[in-house]
Amino acid sequence: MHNQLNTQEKHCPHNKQVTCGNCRLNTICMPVSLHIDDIERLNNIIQRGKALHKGEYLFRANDAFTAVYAVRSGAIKSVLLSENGDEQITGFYLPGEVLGMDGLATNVHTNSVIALETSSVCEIPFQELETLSVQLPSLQRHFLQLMSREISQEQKMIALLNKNKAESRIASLLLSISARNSSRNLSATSFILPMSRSDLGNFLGLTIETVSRTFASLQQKKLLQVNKKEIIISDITALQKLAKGAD
Amino acid sequence: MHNQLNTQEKHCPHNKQVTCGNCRLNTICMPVSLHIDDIERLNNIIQRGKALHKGEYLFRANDAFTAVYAVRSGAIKSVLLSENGDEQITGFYLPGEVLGMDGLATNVHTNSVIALETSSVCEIPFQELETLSVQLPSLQRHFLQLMSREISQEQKMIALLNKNKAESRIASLLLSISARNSSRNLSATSFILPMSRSDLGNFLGLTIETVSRTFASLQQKKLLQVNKKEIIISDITALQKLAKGAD
DNA sequence: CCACGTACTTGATACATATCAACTTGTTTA
DNA sequence: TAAACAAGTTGATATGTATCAAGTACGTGG
Repeated sequence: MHNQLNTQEKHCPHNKQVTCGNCRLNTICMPVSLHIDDIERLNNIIQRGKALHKGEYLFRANDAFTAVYAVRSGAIKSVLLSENGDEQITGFYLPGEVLGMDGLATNVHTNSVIALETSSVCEIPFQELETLSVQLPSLQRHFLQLMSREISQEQKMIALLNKNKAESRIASLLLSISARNSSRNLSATSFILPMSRSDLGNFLGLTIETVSRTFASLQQKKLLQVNKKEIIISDITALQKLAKGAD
Repeated sequence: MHNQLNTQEKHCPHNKQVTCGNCRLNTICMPVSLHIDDIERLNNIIQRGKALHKGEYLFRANDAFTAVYAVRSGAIKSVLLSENGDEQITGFYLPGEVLGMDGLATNVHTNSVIALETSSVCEIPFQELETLSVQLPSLQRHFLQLMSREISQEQKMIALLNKNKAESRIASLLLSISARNSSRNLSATSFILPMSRSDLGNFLGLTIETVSRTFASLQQKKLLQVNKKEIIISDITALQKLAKGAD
C-alpha cells in the first residue's frame, strides 16, 4: 500500500534487457557524456540486478574491495564500525547513487553496506572500470567527481553535526531525501522514509527519543505530516529555513 | 624558541634544487612506486615553494579549481562556509599532506584554505596531473586513494562527533597530530599545536571554553602537559583509551 | 613604559538532549 | 487467539556543554 508510491521504481529482476544505455537512472548514476559505443563498453563490464532483501549485506567491513555499486532500486545504508564496537551510519543510498568507494584506499572495505528494504544494485568491477577509465578520460573524470562529491557531502554533514540542533538536522535530512527523490521524478513533498527512527538517530547523532519528539514537534508546527514512515512536507520553505538556521 | 621543535622542517624558499625525487616528504605526499623517470615527469609539472604567511589564503571558496596542493612546511586549515554564514573547519593539513580536491566535483572550490603559520606548498596543476595519470596508472591509482582516504577520515570524524564527548574528541585530535608528526620522524609526544583554541573548537564542534577546560582537565589527570600551544603527552595509552571510549 | 587588543582561562548559570522508564501499537510466533 | 517481541511514542530527570561574564597573560604599537 505505502509501497505504491515507489511502484515506478520496482525493479523486475527478470527484465534482463535493461542496459546502461536505456537505464532510467543513467543521468544520475553515470551522467557523463559518453559516445554511444562507449556506453556500450561500460555496459558490458557491469553486472546488473544483484538483488538484496531487507537487512542483507552487500559487503562487510574488511571484505576485499573489488567493485563499486550503483543502486538500482530500494534503499541502502553504509555503516562504519568503530574500534569500541558501536556503529555509525555513514550514508543512505537511493536509486542512481554510487557506493563502495570506501575500499579504494586500502583495497579493503571500511564500511558494511546493508539493504534497508528489498533492493537491487549494479556491480561495477573496479579493475575493469579502472582499465576502461584510462581509455575514456571523461569516465575517469566522472569517477573522480563522484568521490569529490562524497567528500563535499561529508564535510557538510560535519558542519551540520557541529552547528545545528536536532530540528535542523532532521529538516536537513528530510530535504536531502526530498531533493533526491525529486531528481528521480518522484514527489519532493510526499515519500516513505526507508530507514527506521533508530537509523535516522544514529546517522544524525540523536537518540531515537529525540528523533521521535522532533517529528512530533515539526508536525505540531504544521511543517510536516508524519504517519509512521510516511512523510508529507507541508511547508517546505519553513523547513528549508530551519535546515539552514544555526539553531 | 618554540619553533625550534619544527626547525628541521623549515623550508628555505631559495633552495630551488629540491625535487620530488629528493623531497624528504615524498613517501607521504606521493608514496607511489614510480620509475625514476616517471618521478621526474611528475616533478616537472609541479610548481614548488609557493609561500604563505600566517592568515593568508591559498585559495577561497568559489575560486576556480585548477590545482591540488601538497604542504611542504607549516600548517594549513580548510574552511567550509555554510549558507547562514558561519564557518566550519573541515581539516588541518600538515607537511606531506595533499589538499584541494574539494573543487573537483564542480570545478569550483567549496572550501577556503588558510595558512595557520608561515607555510609553503607545492602546486600540482590538475589538468597536467590528469593527463599524466592516463599514462601512469599507478599515479591515477594513488590519486584515487588519496581521495578515498579523505572520505574515510571524514567518516571517522562524523562518528567522533556523533558519539564522543569533549575529552574524547580532544584526545583523538591530539593523537592524530601525534601520529602525523611521528610519520614525519618528529616527536609523537611533544609538539606545538599550530592552531588556536578557537580553531580547535570549531573543528571539533566545541566552544573555546570547553576546549580550554578540557585541556585543563586532561592536564590535571596527568595525561598531558599543556603550556599554551605546546603539548607534551605524558600518558599516551590513557589518551588512546579516552579517544576510543564512547565517553 | 603603558595602553590596548587578542588569546586564553575560569566560574556561574541555562539549556538541549541523553538517559531512564512506562506505555502504545503493530507484527510475528506459538 | 494469545503471547512475545520490535518499533515507536511520551514523560520525568540527569548531564554535558553552551552561554554569559569576569578576569589573566601576552604581544604590539604608541
